[in-house]
Amino acid sequence: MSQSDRYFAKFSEKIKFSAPLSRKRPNPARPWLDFAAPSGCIGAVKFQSPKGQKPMHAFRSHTCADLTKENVGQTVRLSGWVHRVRDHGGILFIDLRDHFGMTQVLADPDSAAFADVEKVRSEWCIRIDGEVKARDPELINPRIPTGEVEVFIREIEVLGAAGELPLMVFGDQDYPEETRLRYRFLDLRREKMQKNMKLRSDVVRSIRQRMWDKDFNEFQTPIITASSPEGARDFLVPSRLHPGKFYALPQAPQQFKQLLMVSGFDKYFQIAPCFRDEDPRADRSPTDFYQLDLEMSFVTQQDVFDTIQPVIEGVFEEFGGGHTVDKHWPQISYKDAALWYGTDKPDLRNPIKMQDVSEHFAGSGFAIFAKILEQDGTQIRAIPAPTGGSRKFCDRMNKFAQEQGLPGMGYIFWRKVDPSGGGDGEGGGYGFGAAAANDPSHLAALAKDGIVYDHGQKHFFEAAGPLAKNIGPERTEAIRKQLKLGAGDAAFFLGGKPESFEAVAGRARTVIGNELGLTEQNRFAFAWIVDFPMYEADEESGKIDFSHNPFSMPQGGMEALDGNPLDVLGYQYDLACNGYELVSGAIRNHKPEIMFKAFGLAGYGEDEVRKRFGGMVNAFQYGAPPHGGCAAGIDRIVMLLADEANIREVMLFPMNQRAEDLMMNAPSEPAPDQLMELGLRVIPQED
RNA sequence: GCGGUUGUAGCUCAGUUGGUUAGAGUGCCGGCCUGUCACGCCGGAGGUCGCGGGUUCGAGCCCCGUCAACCGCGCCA
Repeated sequence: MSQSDRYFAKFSEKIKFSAPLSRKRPNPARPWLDFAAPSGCIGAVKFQSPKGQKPMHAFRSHTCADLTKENVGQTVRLSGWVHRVRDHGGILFIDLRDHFGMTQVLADPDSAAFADVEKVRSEWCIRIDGEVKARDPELINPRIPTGEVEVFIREIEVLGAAGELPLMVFGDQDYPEETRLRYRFLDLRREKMQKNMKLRSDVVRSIRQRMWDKDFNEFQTPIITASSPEGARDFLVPSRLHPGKFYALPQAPQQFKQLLMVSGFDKYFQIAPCFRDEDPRADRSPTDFYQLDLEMSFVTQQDVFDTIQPVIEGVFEEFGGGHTVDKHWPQISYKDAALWYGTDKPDLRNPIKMQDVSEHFAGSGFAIFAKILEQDGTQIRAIPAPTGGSRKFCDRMNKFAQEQGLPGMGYIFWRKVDPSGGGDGEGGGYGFGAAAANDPSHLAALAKDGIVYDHGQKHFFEAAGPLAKNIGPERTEAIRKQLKLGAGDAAFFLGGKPESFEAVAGRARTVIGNELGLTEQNRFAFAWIVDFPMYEADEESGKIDFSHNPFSMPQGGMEALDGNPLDVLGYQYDLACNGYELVSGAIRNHKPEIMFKAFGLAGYGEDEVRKRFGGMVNAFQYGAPPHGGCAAGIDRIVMLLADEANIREVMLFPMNQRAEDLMMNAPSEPAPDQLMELGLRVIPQED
């Protein structure tokens, strides 16, 4: 018995084939059809065929997308799933579906298989033999490529029957995600998921080709490795051979790819699985995800940008479904991104840019902001909202800020005012009520209060909102000019230490852009975010720690580390696209002495660094080349290309929000002997 | 750990101010139907209204607690 024979013997024992419903009747006209796949048989079985005709494959002669008018008159064999049954009593149609497409097959009482065909239900997996016939012109279905033909069933075999379905493959009804994940194999049969996964496969193929074309080497790095202290929580893997010790799954192949550069491979990439034990988000898988991981030797930051941009841009051009793909990728400093967009992953399709308007509030009549500005490190920032100039909208945004945990967002909005009629006089503004409008001095008052013409038109406008009243017309007008706003527009204001409100301001910017229709659709807008700070101080303890990647080269090298750590910038960069972080990378710190000093500032001694990153630090003492690289989130790229808001829509078998796999039942309790072997004992959880 | 939203038939949902026997579509089962392609028509089965407690003459609906799902915050070099 050969090795492969043994393999197949073992395999066929485990697979149970459902018995064909159809009884095999001899068919003198087409004797080759009488040979069905024997139960338990694996792979292609050749069938006896009439002279001059090719042997029929065990399962199919064509896919469900193949047949056209050219095939009319042929006897064919199709396998697939029953997508939809339409039973008219005397004639019965089945839409037979496989990965490639759909073919209408039918049976009437003239067919020997009719009784068996009547028994099939949605999602049964069947094989049929039959004759291809042209449809009459009025019966052609133009919506499917095979719509000009149909197959008359002569024989049917049930390859896999199905019970009542928890979710339907047919149609586009929404189902609870829990159901979809528990029955993922059914969910994945649905058209959208087939499309998304095919897209994912195509994207990965395209990325690989582009990287190979640039002379990158594709390598695989270990999956079972050492825990590293920085970053997210590790998934630990207990060691049987070393009881009490643990491996870890890599959060990224970070150290390995740097070691590959020290090893002289010059350019590396990998579609790498990454494992992080972190809580999920809509755009973040809770356990594992994939990155295009790459590293290059003898490069500057700009070299990395110039290498990866054509890859990403090309992939988005190729699969972006006609959306415009920005050619110019601005480089924005982390500091500016925080000020302008309130995030380090801005959506540049949204034209709103926030601004510092502190000077207009310092010493103003708006006591809350004036008081805030008396403290060090505080600012008042404005979010301009063109076309947002209604009290209803402003109140809604104020409520949004409150829901996000802030006291609220002050606002001013500007509206046109008819000099004869006045404003509506509603609360807070410094506009003019109906009474004032009847006053002959009304126009003069408007001018005196700094109310101006709208783009030269003789429309006065007034500023409304509680803030405007408090700070007075001059300051209000100065703000309006700085923000370049006019009648019908609004601006929102947030104050305090920027860290305390920046994130909410950023989210508000997104909501404003979407609600006012300012954010452009059908476009991929990219931006490099550069000059990330190397360190940050813990809010409570004030302890200095790495804010990003500890392996990044500090800008200015050794000397830069002598000053205030919080001022040190790294050669560290992200690529943002439409509000998502798509790529993150750095020029690495390949000099041990700078590395020790950098770690020292974060409180890690040389011994500690050697212990944690011994392999890499040691390697750097034997001629390490300058190098850098980045990693791009594959799942997020596919998510953007598939126009999905949830990363699970582009992953085959994702975990749910609690990091459980409902289909595979993971995580699960280990058997006692498994724990014993690993030298582990579970601490009972207190309830 | 915290906040928001949701939870009614296998599935998607409706359910009025708290008031008779909780409905529809779809799927499932049975019957009819020879040109449908979301086939159509007739009939049937199917419910711990997430769970527990409370208020009330009476709770799917109101109150408290709890569980689950999703979204967000913390977290994510």
